[in-house]
Amino acid sequence: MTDSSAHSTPSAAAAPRRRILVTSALPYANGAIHLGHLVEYIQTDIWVRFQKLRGHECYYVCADDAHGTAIMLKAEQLGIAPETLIEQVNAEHRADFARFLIEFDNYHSTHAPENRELSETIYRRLRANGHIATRAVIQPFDPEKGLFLADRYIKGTCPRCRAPDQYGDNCEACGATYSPAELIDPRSALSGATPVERESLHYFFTLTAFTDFLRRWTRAGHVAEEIANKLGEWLDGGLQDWDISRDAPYFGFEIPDAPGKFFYVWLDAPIGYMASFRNLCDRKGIDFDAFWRRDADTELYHFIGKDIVNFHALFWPAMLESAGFRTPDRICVHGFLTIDGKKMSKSRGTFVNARAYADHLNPEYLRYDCAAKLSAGIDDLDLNLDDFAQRVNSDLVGKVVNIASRCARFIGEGKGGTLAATIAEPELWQRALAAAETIAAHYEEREFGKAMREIMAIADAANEYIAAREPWKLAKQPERAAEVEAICSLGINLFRLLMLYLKPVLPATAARAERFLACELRWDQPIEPLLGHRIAAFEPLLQRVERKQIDAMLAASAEPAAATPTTAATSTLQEPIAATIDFDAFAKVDLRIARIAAAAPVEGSDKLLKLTLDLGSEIRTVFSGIRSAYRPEDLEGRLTVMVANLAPRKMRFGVSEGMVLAAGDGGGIYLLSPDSGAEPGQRVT
RNA sequence: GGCUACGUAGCUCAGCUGGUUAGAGCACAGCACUCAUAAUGCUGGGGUCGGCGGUUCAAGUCCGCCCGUAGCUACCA
Repeated sequence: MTDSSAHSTPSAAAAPRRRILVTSALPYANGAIHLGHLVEYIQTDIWVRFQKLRGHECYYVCADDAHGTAIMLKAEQLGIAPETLIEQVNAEHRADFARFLIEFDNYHSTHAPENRELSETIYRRLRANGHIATRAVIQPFDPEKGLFLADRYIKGTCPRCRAPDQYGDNCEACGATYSPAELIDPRSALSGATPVERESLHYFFTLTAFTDFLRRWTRAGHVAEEIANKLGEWLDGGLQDWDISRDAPYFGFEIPDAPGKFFYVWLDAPIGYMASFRNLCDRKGIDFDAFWRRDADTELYHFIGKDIVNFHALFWPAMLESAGFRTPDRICVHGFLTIDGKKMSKSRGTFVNARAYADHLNPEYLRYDCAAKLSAGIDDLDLNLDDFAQRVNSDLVGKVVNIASRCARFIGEGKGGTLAATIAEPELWQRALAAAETIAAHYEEREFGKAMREIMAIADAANEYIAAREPWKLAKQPERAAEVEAICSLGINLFRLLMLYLKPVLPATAARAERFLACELRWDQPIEPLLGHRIAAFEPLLQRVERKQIDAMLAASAEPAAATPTTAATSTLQEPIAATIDFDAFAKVDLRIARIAAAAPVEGSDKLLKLTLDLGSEIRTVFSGIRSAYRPEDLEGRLTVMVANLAPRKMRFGVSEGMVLAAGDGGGIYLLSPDSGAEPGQRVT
């Protein structure tokens, strides 16, 4: 068999070179990346790597979603500027993505000059087209914080079932939906103050004007049919104009010609896709307009979760249409991740951050497991941890890597050597080769699960072949050495094919395989078998998953806030005595006996209790981080000591007017108590 | 509450427009093999296709109801 063309694929990548821009949803810059996020980035990254491997011009951009009230409040809570917060988070996000081999061509931020410019440009075009309207809106306002309150920042008693402490939009106890105004005893979740109604001028994007456009657009193959049906419901129900402004103070971009008004975070978030790409174009000399002008012949794909379909399939195309840009070719929507069949939960230890996973397990395992489960549909996918370990061990180590491992030994005694000059079993090789186009089609359609099944079927066939030919037996007969070499060379060639097919999913393992095979795995040209080719010594390519690694990851995830660096370490070392002060310095601290009149957990905080302290002459509200050690009901009525002249401190949940005194070294918390007889308000000296 | 998906072997999932005894991988059992990271091969057990009723010559596949799960119910990020 010297005619190598008989062994190659007909035309692996004869298709014209496509130009593709791909995005994943922008992670919000107030928290860490977790496994739920990663499903999307892994899905997108695999698809992008596949396109690049096929020789297409493909760019993958993303960014942090860095604006909004939540970021502003979080920064305030941490006592840092929002700009500082989003820089820190950006660095963390980049590091997490890198560990999972998510290879962005650019990772930017929505808080960037490119995004400001594009947001303003788009806004001005919308306005010029008559698609911006203004009208007064009455909204709840927190007089203490000086902020308009979104529904989620208002809590109160449910008007239907009287459940206390419910959010302003719906009741978690009875499921009722209502407006914040209907709540009994509404409170600002930020300050505890009673919200007041206040009027303000808001800017709206006239989405209603795009109803017909969106009806056509959503049925033109840009989303899956099931998504189109869902969007159809909204369209039938009647669209409403979209409120795109927020009042100062707000962390974001100020709206042109509208002092004190800011773009709502969801307005500039999708524009962040463009901004990130703009930034890339400026650095690399890529033609931005070729990807965004209305008649562009390039392709645009957005990968998102099913929770944000309305923003991407209604608001976004309508904005782009009005502003004179192209609309996306496809919104690729995926479902949510569950772990062992349950939603990720912090208390159950099933809320796994990217970092916790990567500290204990190889990220490529997760990439493969996701690939094996992903389809083009929007079904949720479950990370069953036992199944995960079994699948990785059996498919990747037991089947695929095993082929190389068992064959390499017979090629130059495992120390590298030359492969046979012919293919021992052309039929088998052809069958594995012919699968290339099927597998490619599955990748293209985002049917990764089908692709993985197809690939593993080849691995099965390869192992069957080797088992049937028993090269280890033949090896005992020196005169049949050529036969052994031929069998194992085919095995190595099949392994090479498998690693090529898996390269988008397992880039790091593929790179190791390339060193072993001494050849680059390429899918942008006809695939030829390696004949008479010299390979390197075999090295283990992938280690098995052990259950104890999974358990360690879960244990690390289950550890509460202890994982934060501030409380870690040195807790057992006794703190040295502080520098000497004089009496006057001590006398400046006004310590008073206080009676804990009420104590309640602070919703949204793991550590804080809200204490209402009776000082005899006045009542103070103090937020204290003693929740881990005391139940609120056990505290009510007891006396303690507080710093009464400490400057009030604004916290996320309200203003804290002092501190209670407690001992603690990280292991426990011990609140101080006076001997009996002390009265609230008495000074402690 | 309304709406939308989903519910197939212990686990993860295939099953297109209804059509022979419902499939795969893993797990499990037995056998073989011992080249390979206790890997591989062969054989096998295992499912009333969530429940009930209906349409049909024929239903996992269509219709209705019920149960369960998830999501949506846009001015939440």
